[in-house]
Parts: sequence; C-alpha cells; structure tokens
Amino acid sequence: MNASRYADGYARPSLAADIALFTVINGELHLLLIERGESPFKGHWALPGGFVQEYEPIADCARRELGEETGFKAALLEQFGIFDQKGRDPRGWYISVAFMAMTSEKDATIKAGTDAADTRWFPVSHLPDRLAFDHSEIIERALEELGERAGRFDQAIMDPLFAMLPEHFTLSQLQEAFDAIHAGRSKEDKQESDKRNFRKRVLALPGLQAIPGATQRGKHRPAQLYKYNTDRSSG
Amino acid sequence: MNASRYADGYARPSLAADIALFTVINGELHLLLIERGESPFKGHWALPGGFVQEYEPIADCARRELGEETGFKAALLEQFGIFDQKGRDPRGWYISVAFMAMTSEKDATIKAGTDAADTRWFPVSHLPDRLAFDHSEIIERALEELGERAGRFDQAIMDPLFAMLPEHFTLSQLQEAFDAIHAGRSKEDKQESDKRNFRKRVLALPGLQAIPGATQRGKHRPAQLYKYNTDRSSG
DNA sequence: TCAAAAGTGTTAGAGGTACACCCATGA
DNA sequence: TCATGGGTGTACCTCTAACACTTTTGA
Repeated sequence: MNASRYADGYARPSLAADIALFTVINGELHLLLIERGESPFKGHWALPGGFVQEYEPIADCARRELGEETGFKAALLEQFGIFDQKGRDPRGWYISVAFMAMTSEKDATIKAGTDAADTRWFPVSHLPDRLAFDHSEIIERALEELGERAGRFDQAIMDPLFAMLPEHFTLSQLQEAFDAIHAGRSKEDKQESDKRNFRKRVLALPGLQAIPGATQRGKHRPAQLYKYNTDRSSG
Repeated sequence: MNASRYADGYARPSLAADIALFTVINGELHLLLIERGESPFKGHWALPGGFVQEYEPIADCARRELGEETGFKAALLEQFGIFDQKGRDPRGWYISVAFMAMTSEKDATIKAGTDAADTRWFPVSHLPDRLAFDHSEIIERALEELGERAGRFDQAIMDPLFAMLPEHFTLSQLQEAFDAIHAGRSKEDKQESDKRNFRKRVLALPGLQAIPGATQRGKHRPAQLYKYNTDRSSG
C-alpha cells in the first residue's frame, strides 16, 4: 500500500506503540480504552497509542502517546510483544509494539485526545465486543503477562500497585487490589489468595511499614494502617 | 536522514532483525559473526541479520535472513529485545529487533552471503574487539537471556541443546554442553554444575532415554549412552 | 448479641543445594 | 597399579500451600 520503497530496495513499515493501561477500581481490574473518532475502525474501542517519531525510542513513544492521548503518566511501562501480522491494520503495513502500564485511579484526569471521541475505563471482565485492529489479542497477552508478574510479586507490579492505593491503606485493601490484578477476572469468579500467606509475603517486602497508632475504623475491628516507601534506600 | 515522511506526517524507520546464533564447540559456547563487506562498518564483525520485507513478520525475517546469510536453520529463535537508540546506525533511523538462536555445529555449512566478507564462529570468551553498530550490547543481552533460560531448563534451550549433540551421547557430554551455555564464559572460569543434581534433573525430562546395552568406551569406566526424542508424544 | 472484617501460627510437602566415595576400564 | 572419568544417595534448608479460630468494633 503506502509503505515506502527506496533506492536501497527496502520497504519501511509504519511503527506504533500501543499501551494497555490498567488500574483497580472498586476492587476490580479496569483497562483504559479510547473510542476511535476516525477511520479505520471509527467508533470502535481501541488501546491508546500512536506512531513513533523520527529517532524516538519506542518506549519513549509509548510514554508520550499515553500522556498526550489520555493525560495519564504510567507507573509501569513494560514492553511485552510485537504485533506484526499481515492484515492487522487495513491501512497497510503497520507494526505495533505493545506495552503494558498501570496507574492510580486518582491520577485519572481523562481527556479526549485529538483522534479519540471518548475515553473510558472498562472492567476487564466486560470489555466491548468489537475492538479495533488486533487489540483483543494484544489485551489477552497483556492480561497473561500481568497475571504472571503479579504471581511473583514482580517489582514492576508492586510499585504501581501501591501507587494505586491511598497513601495510608489497610492490608485488606492491598490484598483486594492484588487479587484484582492477579486474577484479571470479574469480582465474582476471582480466586482469592490466602489472607495469612499474603500477609506473610507482603510484610516481608522492604518499604512496607505499619503506621503506629493509625487505624481505620468501620463496623468491625479497626484495621492497622500501612504506608509504602518507594524509596528503597530508606528501608 | 533518509527516513520517509508522508502526507500523514509520520516518519517510518528502517526495520531489521539481528540474530545471535550460538553453538557449542569443544565444550565452549560460540557465537556466529559475519565480517561486513560493505559500509558502514566495513571490515567489522557483526551479527547476521537483515531488513524486513513488506508485510513480513519480523520472526520470519530473522529466520529467513539467518538462512540466506549463513546457511543455518535455527533450532530456537526467540525475540529478546528491540534496539532503537538514536545513533546506533550511522545511516539514519534504523531499528533492530534482536533474536537469539541455537544450532548444531554439524549443520555448519557456513557460506559467505552477499554482504559478508567472511563468516566465523567465535568463542564468546574471545569476541572481536570492535563490533559493528551496537552489536556488543545486543550480544551482552543475548548472553544474559541464554544463561537465564538455561538455568531453568527452558524447553527452548533444551531442545536445541540436544540437537547439538551426537544422536547418542553420554550424560557427561550433555552436561558439558549445558555448562558451556549456562556459564557463557570461557572453559577455564566456568562454574560447573553439580553432577548428581544435574543428572537428577535431566533424567526427569520426558524424552531422554538410556539406550540399553550401548556404552561409550574410553580409558575409564564405560559410559551409558542416551538419546533424546524431540517427539514428546512418544514419551 | 450479632454481623463484619481484622488479626494471627503451624504443619506437610516439594524442590533445590550441598556433599564424597566406589566402579570399570585402558595404559 | 594408576589415572581417568562414570556412576550413585542422603540430609538439610527454603519456600509454598493448606488450614480455623479469636478479637474488636458498630449497629
């Protein structure tokens, strides 16, 4: 199609970064999608993303596009695949490098970007039916990756996980967020992790500290509040 | 430089696949390099690789280029990184997707490709000083990846590892090959894995079978010969 | 007094790691 | 008989997973 061909005989693909941005809302894992305002796939939901600029490292591109299109800054940005199947984009030879990212709901000043008609968080258990391009496939891979990393308390997961919670939080809140990520499924059929084992593991993390005397009250026994120091050197 | 710019305002990078192809020779890990016959970096050693063709999946490109340039078919081909730092290629905006692969020495019908002046196996402990482009960096990453996968008996490592050995082999030969890969260092300072533990793990693999009555003699106690069935369904 | 969530230890099994001696052969 | 590599088993430690009851509060 409109791929370039040069004197040297080599064609060049269009190269984009697409980002699966996750957060936890009400104990359920959510994914950010934008509604495309332009062809192709106008009116379909798609992952945020965009084309790489000349000489721009692709990871920088992902971070930039995420900011431009949605206003979010990612607390984690990990490349997990290259999507290059022929026919994935009707415009021609378009290759996409996929990233996953997490953010805190409270940073959520969603803005409609230039080519987005709407931007919205979807629970991953109820994503729209028809997504643009091969984005269903990308999302599936992203969920696998996320669940796998969560299972091993990957640093790249834990940091943004803490960032998603209030500054002071209870261990139950932390576990709820973790379970949402780990299962990547609906609230209903998610498999809960063992409370005692979870606490054992998480309390062994450097940076997690109880706040003496601080508790959160409710119609039950008060819960100890904790905070997390991203700055590992202070631990 | 000569990157393309279109009516849509987006530039397109040149996209290549580079392959770090490994084998074990005399118990030492070797890497295949080609001497560049053309500018840039004429006369420097480089990883085999080449540009992706229109609509060609990048993994197919890697396999194709490896065959064209060196005559090898890879028994493993795993993508492990994208190299896109500005300035990595003096010709302009060139991005490279890096793969690692392993092959059996006995498939080694090295041929000089069109743009290669020479092709040669180098022990990874004695690579040439000045490599083309950012290939030193790519190789470093490839070695890390290789060692990590070997450490967990990754299927993608074990299959080609067996392919590198004669059809019938002793467990010592297998361990020697494994150690070479795992350490990725010179024969001298490599850390040997424990013989008994190695045998325990490796004998637990499906597909590895002792050949009754077959032994390899030498100036020592005869060694039991084994074979490996890649076809897992027969196990 | 009841409902709701907080908090708390122990045990069994699996897997990994460390470790040393005898065996069969050829020279 | 010696040098060479082949072959073998056990013990400890760590990590993981399974599992149930008491406590404190608000309604």
